[in-house]
Amino acid sequence: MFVSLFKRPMDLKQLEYFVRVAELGSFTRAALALDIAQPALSRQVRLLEVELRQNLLIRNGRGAVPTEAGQLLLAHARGILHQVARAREELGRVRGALDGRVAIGLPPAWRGR
Amino acid sequence: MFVSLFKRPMDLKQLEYFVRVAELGSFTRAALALDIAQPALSRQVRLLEVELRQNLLIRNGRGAVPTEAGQLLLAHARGILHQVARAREELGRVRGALDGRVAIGLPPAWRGR
DNA sequence: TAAAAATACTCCATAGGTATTTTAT
DNA sequence: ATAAAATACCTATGGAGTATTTTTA
Repeated sequence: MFVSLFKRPMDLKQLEYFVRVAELGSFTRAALALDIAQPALSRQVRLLEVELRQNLLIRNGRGAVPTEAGQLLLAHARGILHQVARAREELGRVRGALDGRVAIGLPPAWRGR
Repeated sequence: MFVSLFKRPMDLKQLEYFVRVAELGSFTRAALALDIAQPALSRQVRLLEVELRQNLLIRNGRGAVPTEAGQLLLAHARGILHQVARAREELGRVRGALDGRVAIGLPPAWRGR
């Protein structure tokens, strides 16, 4: 029986990485900004390209620029990352309120049961 | 200097897992549907809760139901996953067109350069 | 020839599996 | 008593690092 072997699904981290490279026009600079090593960044972006079966960036001696497919993904990726950020914010905002409410008269271990 | 130690950022897979549990109302059934083991699923959802510092599901002897925070995340997660799916689709749709275009009169190895 | 990216490894963190225990109806 | 989730433990995959080579303006 065959298992996936090729279902390394797109990942938020890879999207962040890709966006940074596209924005900064360079793997080296993006790696600096992301605080990871350049080869690690190259590999993740390559894996993303493999998964989508698209070249996303045109590499040259001076850096990298998005292909058409890359520009398309860039827009989507930004949207996705924004939505993730908003989810985080909203959850964070709700945390204080909810915790406070339930906390009244209950020991901490019972919160949210 | 301190490094992350606690930056296990929210992950698309975790969101999918959480949504399935919330939808099916059960870790066991969701694990079946996702084709992973129940403990693996439990752990990922727990990690998500830890990262967001929120209880997302109320567990009981018959399954699990979303907390208020869980319902909020559920809505966001669905949106995010939809957007990811749309990105995938659109990239896939563009693939044929772009590849075909560039392929005319060029050897395959040169596509997209 | 001097930058930028890719390749070749090595290591370690962690996602996932099996077996078992705990919890709640 | 039984079904569901949690815990304990183990393994293996793959993400990230360093060193080096290849590429292209």
